[in-house]
Amino acid sequence: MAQPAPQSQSEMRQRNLSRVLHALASEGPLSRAEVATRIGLTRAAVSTLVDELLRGGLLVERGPGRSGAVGRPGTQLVLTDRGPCGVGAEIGVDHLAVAVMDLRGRVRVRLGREVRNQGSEPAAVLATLSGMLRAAVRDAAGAGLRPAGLTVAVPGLLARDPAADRARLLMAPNLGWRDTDLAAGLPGDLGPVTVENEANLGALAELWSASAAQGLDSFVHVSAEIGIGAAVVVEGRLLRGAHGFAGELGHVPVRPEGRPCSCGGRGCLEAYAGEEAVLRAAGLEPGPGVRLGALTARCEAGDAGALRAVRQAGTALGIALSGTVNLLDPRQVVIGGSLAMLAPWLLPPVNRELARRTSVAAGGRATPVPVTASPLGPDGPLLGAAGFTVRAALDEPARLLRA
Amino acid sequence: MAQPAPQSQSEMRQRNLSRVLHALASEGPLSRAEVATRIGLTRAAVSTLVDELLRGGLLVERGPGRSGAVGRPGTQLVLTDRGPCGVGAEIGVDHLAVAVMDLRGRVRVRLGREVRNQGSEPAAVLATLSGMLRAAVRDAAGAGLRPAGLTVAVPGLLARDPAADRARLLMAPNLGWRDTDLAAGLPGDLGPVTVENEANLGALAELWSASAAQGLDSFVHVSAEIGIGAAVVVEGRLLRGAHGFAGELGHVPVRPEGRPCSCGGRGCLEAYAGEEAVLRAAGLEPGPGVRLGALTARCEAGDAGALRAVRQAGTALGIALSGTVNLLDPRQVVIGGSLAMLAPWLLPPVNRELARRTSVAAGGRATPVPVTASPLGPDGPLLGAAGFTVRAALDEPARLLRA
DNA sequence: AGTATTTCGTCATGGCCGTTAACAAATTAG
DNA sequence: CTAATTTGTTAACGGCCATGACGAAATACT
Repeated sequence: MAQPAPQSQSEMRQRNLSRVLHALASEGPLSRAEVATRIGLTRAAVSTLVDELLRGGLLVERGPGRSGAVGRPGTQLVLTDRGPCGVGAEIGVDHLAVAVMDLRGRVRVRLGREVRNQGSEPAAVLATLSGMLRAAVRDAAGAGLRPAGLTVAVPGLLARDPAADRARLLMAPNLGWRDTDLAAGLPGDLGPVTVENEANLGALAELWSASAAQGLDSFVHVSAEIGIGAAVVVEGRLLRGAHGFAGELGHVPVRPEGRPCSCGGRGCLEAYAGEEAVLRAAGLEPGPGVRLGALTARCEAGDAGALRAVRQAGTALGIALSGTVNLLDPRQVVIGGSLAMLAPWLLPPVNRELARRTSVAAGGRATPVPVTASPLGPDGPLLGAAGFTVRAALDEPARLLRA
Repeated sequence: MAQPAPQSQSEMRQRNLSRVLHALASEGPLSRAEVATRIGLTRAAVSTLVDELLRGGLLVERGPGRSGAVGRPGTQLVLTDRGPCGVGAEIGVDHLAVAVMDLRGRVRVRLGREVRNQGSEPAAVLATLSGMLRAAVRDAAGAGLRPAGLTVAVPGLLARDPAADRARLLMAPNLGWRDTDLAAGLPGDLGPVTVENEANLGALAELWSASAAQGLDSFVHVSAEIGIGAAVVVEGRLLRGAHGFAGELGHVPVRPEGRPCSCGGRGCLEAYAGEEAVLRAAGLEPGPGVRLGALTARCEAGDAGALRAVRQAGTALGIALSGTVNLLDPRQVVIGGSLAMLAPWLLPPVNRELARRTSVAAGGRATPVPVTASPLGPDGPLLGAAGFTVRAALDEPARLLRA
């Protein structure tokens, strides 16, 4: 019958344990005293928290830290690289991938395989993926890591069902799957299974990798694996929408009475900047294997048709993003996934449209929103999937301590 | 200086006090036992919390509640209607208004005055408003109410300055004001002064009035006092944007190469559905006194030009909202402010565009997002301003108990 | 070299807070 | 009129963090 109601009492303790872990995750090794000042507790309180985490095996002590300053040097604390780990998987149109990440956020095991999943039976693909997962987890076990959960990135729409606590895949147009329970076909002994949209996970990967460095916690992340998706991150939280369908940038109107779109509307961004539309505009016939990578090659070679196609896509994307920026006032726009490869040719027209159309949202400032390409590129979704479990573990240390 | 650091200790207590107040605010009179089950604490704990709130004068006991069920009937608790109150004010283009709201959310005093504020000196307007505020607070004092804070709704952009904890008005195009410190010209003895955009406050009023009834906590609220503003509410929180400029729906592109807009862009929604554009399209010359109300009258009279103008505006609004809905997947779209008066003629074309263009965001469902007119109409910003202080008081009972 | 100073981590004490369990009060069911 | 049920209060208990003091380990000064 689940837990006997979490006492508001111990919740405070749990939150403080979690705050210690997050402090160590984001700011390298710290002493107890440094943690105390970071999170606003006393040294005594932090001592007991750290003791509990050390006993639970989530933290390890290093030798006395390099001092340089006067006073007794503190003993450095770091997250363990041997305890619980996050397992992430990615189901792409033409590949499968698995990654195991430790609590420090480092990828420790990684497997990839080229597979044409388009039109395959879900059960067969999941069986292959399960084999890869088992191999990866075996490798991880050799390094002292035990899985704390599995997160799978898929290119499709998910329905979050609050009753069963796992999400069903509603449809994945590029795979040709619809209404599938992915969790049922995956190993259940790796901890709780989460299925999530790959664009969302890519954005979260960006959030977690960036927030370590700068304090970027509100941005729009654009990717183009399936159609064109935008994940919106506000104050460090992913905006999912009332039904979980937020982020459909691909169907924002950019030429209201323009080309018909597969969705039934007219002039959607996807009809101008979607993978298929861009490839055709560049004179390439979309098909298995012919994807944005091929277009990147032509752009690098200076192919005039390819350059023009990308320029037009950039203009359309810039129009859609202008609306987005006016509406949401994000701190930054990040282009991720395989679109990131096209950034050198895509960004100029995008920036031009944004400069024209967002002066009011900028409050009269001269500088419009910065648009950058994600440094993670196509790795985002996989890293986000593995990181998802790691973050969940840091958020709820209780689960890990009991084990 | 300030407080000697709030102990994580007493924070829990404060949150629980606040949870008791919120339970009573949203679900009428409740007994201690009912509150306990609502917020997940034991009866004993709630008893001590309620005692503290009773002693502080924020709650009052009614007689034993009507039972009907077996067992000893509980004593009904309600928020006081005599203690602290929220003071709200609105600075409009052609009016000033003040409202005093008690903790139960009822408006107890209300003053309004027709004034042409366009182009007036801020100091003069603030002096008039201050007089109205003093009169309203005097009336409220007669009913046993003492102000716990003042919130002012203004039609303009605000810069939130974290250093000074009050916001400056950056610019209010319809008033002709720019870079003004409004708080400095208002009475300081009514508690903390907050200045906020009127569209945001209108959305919050909608949130608070709706959340009492249904559980609507994620929606887009459109209003058209200055340009066209959209406030986005997600999970009960207002999305402000990285620089506080979120919600500029008016400059979302709807005809990318269409009419030039005052912002320097082309084809912005405002150029098609803004007050000025719509009035002109209907053959009315915009000017002092000639506003959307005049247009509503013509529509009611069946004026063909007015109807056509509103229909075209609705189409443009529908295109912009299609993008918004695809991006954010809100549970509902609410048309507020004076646009609400035009709803009978505005909604059909809006719904038509949404139906055409948001099928994917609906996940294939047949029903598109519901679009409704706010029942609050033009009162939204004023009610939101007064409610803002009330909510702040319920969130931080400590401040009120000390007094 | 030796002492003072500074900072770190721990310990004992105390206060606050919510839970548990028991009980009196007030009402309905039979 | 008694049994059952629910409410609200009280006392004992345990958990958690703050406070203050202390030993430990480094640097700074004489």
